[in-house]
Amino acid sequence: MRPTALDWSVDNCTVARAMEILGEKWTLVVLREVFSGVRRFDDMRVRTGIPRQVLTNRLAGLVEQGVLRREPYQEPGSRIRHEYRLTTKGFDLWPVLVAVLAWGDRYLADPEGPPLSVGHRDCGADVRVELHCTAGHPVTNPRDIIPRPGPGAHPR
Amino acid sequence: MRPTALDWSVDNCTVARAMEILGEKWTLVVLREVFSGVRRFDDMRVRTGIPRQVLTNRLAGLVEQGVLRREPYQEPGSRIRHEYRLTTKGFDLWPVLVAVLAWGDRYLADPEGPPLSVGHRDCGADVRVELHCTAGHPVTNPRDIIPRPGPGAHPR
DNA sequence: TTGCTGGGTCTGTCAATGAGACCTAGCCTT
DNA sequence: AAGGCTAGGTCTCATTGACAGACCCAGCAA
Repeated sequence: MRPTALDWSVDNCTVARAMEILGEKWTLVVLREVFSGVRRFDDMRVRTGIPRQVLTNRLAGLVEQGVLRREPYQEPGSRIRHEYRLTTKGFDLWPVLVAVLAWGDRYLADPEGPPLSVGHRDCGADVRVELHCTAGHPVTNPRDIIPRPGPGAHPR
Repeated sequence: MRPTALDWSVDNCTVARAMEILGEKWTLVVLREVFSGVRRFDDMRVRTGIPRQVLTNRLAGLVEQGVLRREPYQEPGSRIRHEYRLTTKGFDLWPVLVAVLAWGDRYLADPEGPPLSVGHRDCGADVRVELHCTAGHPVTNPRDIIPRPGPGAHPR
């Protein structure tokens, strides 16, 4: 009999681990801000309405996870401050953010349209997420995907 | 001066709205289960260790949001039960899930590898998320993407 | 000296999570 | 008919997290 999902267990699930970081309330909103070029505490707070304490926690958590780094900077006439920038690990969250954005835009936007879009730097056209297999075929129908146990699966 | 992120506001942000659904603890794990073919309450509970109450809430919430539907079924010799299946809106979350999975696999997997992979039904090759612009160019570098206000942006 | 600003901390309230016990409808066995 | 099993839940309660609002603090400027 072909193995089904019920034959392996999930205690080392990477989705759960990723969501422990990304799934906390506001985390992805913070990341969207940083991706949009907003790097400073107060700018984020004002734009998003995230409670101070929560924003403090999220930024600290993301720095701890290596998604953001905290960089000192100094504007003329001001004392030293810090801003938050993406690390490589953070930049690699683009597909996640774009995928969430696309889904949200399709199903949850106001009638007037979504407030944010993403464009290709070279040509300006909108950017979308697509699924492709490593053999190069585009995967258009969700039903063309089969989940299966990977190398780290624990049989039960 | 070119508009920056600071010039528009985000109270209608679709990322925040999407994360209100997807960002609750366990939601994406539940979805991964359903995508993997696990449709029944107890199977999910046993495989994932989600507390009963929370699983009840998540399933109800996802049904309410139209991501899952609750379908009656009857096995011979049993009474009528219900299982949870993806709606179209739910299927459209595939890119999100694959993107999260890919990121988690890259940065958070055990040394032995990730427990779950996804393959293309036709050729069996692994499926990945890729960013493309609508003009067809692949977008490989996160820095080639520029965020910008969309039609529903609220100027401040 | 006083005030402003960015980036916080402290406190108290309320909602959500998580662990564990308990419930229930229908089927099965005795 | 009595009792047991099972899937899919409630109920209770301790712990944690979110949120609002007040307060703090270092350095600059008037």
